[in-house]
Amino acid sequence: MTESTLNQTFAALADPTRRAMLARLSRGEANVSELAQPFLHSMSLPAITKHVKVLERAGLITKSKDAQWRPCKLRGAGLRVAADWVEQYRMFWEESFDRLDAYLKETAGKKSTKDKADGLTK
Amino acid sequence: MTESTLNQTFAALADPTRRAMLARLSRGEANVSELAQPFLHSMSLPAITKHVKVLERAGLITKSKDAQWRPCKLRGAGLRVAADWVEQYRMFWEESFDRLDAYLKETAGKKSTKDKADGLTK
DNA sequence: CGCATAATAAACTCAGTGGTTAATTAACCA
DNA sequence: TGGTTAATTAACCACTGAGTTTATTATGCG
Repeated sequence: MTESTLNQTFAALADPTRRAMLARLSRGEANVSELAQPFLHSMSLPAITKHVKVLERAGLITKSKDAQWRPCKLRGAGLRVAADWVEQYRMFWEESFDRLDAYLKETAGKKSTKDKADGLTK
Repeated sequence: MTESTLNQTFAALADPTRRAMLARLSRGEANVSELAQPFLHSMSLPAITKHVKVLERAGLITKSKDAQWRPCKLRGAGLRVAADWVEQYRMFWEESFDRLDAYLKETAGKKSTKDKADGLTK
């Protein structure tokens, strides 16, 4: 996983409009105007187009063609990028220090490529 | 979990310098100049101060006082905010549709408050 | 064809972010 | 007290991001 992918992924997730779009897409495919519908009272369609493009470039959704429509689909692999990164830190929110100790033992020897990606050491 | 917390959290994570700082802090406490050390060849100390402040405001680290030093510590609860949000989408990267089906059954009845936070429906 | 709908493109504004340098605060120590 | 180290503040600049309005492309349909 490359640094700039993480940059784009997290930046994409930092906007509430885009998170809402992902939430909408978690209930199934939707084309751009369907994604836009909840927001048209507060922003224009071109603004929506831009948000969609950000999500697409971050790999969080895919967009296809159906006549004049552009059905969008959630892309699990994109979200996994964020999940995998943050998962490295799980031990820091497993509250008890006993459990933290247990965690360290539990995960010993599970080190893999992703551990090197952002310089994190367990 | 409020929307603006998620905004700040993900925005903070979108910068590689800040992620590297978190990685450093995962190996233990460090004061600002220690956090700065790997970056002083490419940016100034005030720039570091700003990054630290972003992490602090996002709740990803805490900063305390020790004479003229400002030891910083990773704050698990902050990272958990991101983890919990993205975890809602786990089913979308569990590749097989059989497993997805299994996942839906497995997590039935586990619905809690956080499910409402960002409008996501399972 | 002519028109309506879906979506994008272009050009622009404005605010916020990430960086700079220079100055300042705060604490320790000889 | 005066000097050194740690860190922050202030003022500034360039760039990007999120939004706008207007214009354009592409498709389906009567």
